[in-house]
Amino acid sequence: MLTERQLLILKVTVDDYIQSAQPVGSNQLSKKSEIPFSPATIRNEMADLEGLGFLEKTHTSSGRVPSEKGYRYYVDHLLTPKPLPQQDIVQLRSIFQDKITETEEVIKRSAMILSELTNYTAILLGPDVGKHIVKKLSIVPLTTDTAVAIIVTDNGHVENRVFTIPEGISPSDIEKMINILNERLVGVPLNDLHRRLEQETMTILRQHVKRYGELFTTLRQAAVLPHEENVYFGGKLNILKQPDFHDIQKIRNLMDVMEGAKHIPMILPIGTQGLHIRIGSENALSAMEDCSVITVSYDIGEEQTGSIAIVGPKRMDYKRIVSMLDLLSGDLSKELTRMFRAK
Amino acid sequence: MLTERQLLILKVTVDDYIQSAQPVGSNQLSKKSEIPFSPATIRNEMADLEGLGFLEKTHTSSGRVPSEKGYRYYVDHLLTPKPLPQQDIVQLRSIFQDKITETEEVIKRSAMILSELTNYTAILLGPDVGKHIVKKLSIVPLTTDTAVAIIVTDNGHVENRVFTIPEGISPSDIEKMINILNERLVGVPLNDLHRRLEQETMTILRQHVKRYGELFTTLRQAAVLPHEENVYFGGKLNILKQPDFHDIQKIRNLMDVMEGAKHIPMILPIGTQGLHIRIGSENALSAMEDCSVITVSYDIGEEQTGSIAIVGPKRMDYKRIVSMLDLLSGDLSKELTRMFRAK
DNA sequence: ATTAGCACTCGGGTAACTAGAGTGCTAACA
DNA sequence: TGTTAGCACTCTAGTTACCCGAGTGCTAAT
Repeated sequence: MLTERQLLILKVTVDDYIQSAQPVGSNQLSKKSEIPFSPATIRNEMADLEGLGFLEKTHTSSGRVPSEKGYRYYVDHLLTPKPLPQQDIVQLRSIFQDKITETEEVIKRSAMILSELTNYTAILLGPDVGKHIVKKLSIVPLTTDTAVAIIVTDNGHVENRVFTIPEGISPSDIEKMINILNERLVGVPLNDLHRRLEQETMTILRQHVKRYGELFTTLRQAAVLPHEENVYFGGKLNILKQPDFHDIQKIRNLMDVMEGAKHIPMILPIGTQGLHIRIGSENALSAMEDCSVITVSYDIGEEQTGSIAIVGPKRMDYKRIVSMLDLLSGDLSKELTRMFRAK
Repeated sequence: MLTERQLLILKVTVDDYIQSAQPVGSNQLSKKSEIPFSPATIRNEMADLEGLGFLEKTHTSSGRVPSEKGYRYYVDHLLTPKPLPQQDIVQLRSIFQDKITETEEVIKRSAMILSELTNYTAILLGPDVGKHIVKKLSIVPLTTDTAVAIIVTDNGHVENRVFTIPEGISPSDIEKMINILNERLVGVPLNDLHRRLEQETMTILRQHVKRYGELFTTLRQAAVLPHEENVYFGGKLNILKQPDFHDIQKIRNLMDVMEGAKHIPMILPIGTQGLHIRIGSENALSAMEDCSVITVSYDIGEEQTGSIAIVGPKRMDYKRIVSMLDLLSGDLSKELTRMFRAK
């Protein structure tokens, strides 16, 4: 168990290092007003903290740097979420100032502003597209043998795929088909589209449309929405601003991870509730072993959720980011729920 | 005027430097089979070439490096576009192997493959969206006071905007409006949409729809398509692979330029025909003074054009890139024109 | 005209030294 | 007994000195 004094010293050390990016020494600390001890005392305590694994030295006679365990303890027990400065609040709230009507726009904008405010990279995950409800289906012929299939969902999102019309299908067949589909499938969530498509429309289609099979396959493809489309980035390049990253190779690895959509679920686990902090090697991806990631979820209505992640160096300003994410998560939930309720 | 021998030495020097990224010395060169002169002779010639401004030394006793003037002369007079290896051709042609029906998809894919093949950054500009023709307009109500306006164009592109329905507008008003719009505006290029919207539909709308003004404004907004949507990147991170870029600050500047859509027209001048090479400071943007950019245009049908750009270090493999762009430009033109003609 | 020879230059690597910041330990102090 | 002053020690970062090697420019021989 740590003494009061050790806690204080650990906290101040982490705070100082977060702020300065330099190893902190006992002299430096003793000058701070909140530390009434002499350098020698601090040295003793620091030696203990190092023994316990909370601090590290970069070399034998350097100041101390928090270890991952140190950061972990700091965020678990020492984080006093100070209120955000008014200016930050104003900036964050500016996300909602123009009356925007699209969920997507709000999320995009959040990513941008969040990254500007933090100087870290922001990743936002929109609500599961699968929960959105089909408002309208249509097929617009483009040429004699191609057409575009369009699905409009209740949140105003429009998904479209161009496809080749199989030979032997007449315009009137398509007409019929789209009518049947609209009759049966409006109001169905995208997640169920697949199933309902087969269950409910198959037999009817077969009766009315010749060669319905090929048309069918195409529609099915349009109904499968890729996950990546739902991820929004802000400040991808902010890593380059961090003095902690000087190794080009590491930057490359990190950016590769963010560029490739397949890694996103590892950074931003879908479906976890509340705020989480992953520090350094606690992250699943080895490319992120020098990063910390703070994630928080937000809700839209009772069912849908999304997440926000901030990716920065381990020496991240946890206090500030946590406050910001708390605020934004609440605001987003409120605002998006309001927009959603209006339906 | 340069002698034959000087030309040869200049060419080989540039080739060697492009390949090795190291200053080339007289000994090195003399070992090459195409150079039958002694190091001393080469030294003399190189000294002359330096005097003429084609070569530079990084320091007094180093080998030579091409100057911008040297590169310029090289690309203007010394570039012997050797045929592409079969493998490159196969890879490039693989862009079209799956039968894709969307222009956008083909272009996206070109950007990706081109960047993978070159290890540089590829930027592709699609044909001017303004020239695409309206196939269908529709408005889908989402809630009591919001709806989404959708424009489908002849190339299968779908543009959509959510908007707030002004108070006092009934669903039947919208119904009427959309019918009128479709009657009058299908077949109109997006560029003219604005004008035609005002000229042809204003008076009719006024007669049939109450408070047509607000609805009108909204539709107008949807009709203005932003340019940026038409730009596709491949291998944004490839700069990090180039040994020429070690300075993080410069990388940052460069990436900033590419991230911000507003600079794209400076990199990729719209409307220029044929192949162009801009070397180092010939580029308009100071962030790109260490880069070379090769651009080429392609055509779709008789009217529409797009461009391809490759951004790499000045020490770029001009020969290879030029051949590739020549090939791709032709292929893209052919293939996209074919897709376009089908309409 | 070409080239061999040679003195010279300069970057980059290595070793030696120094200053400074920081530590750990011991002994004195309250 | 906990705290602190003092001091010897350690290690980094910066500077200087040095050398090696690749490369040059010039001159004289071919």
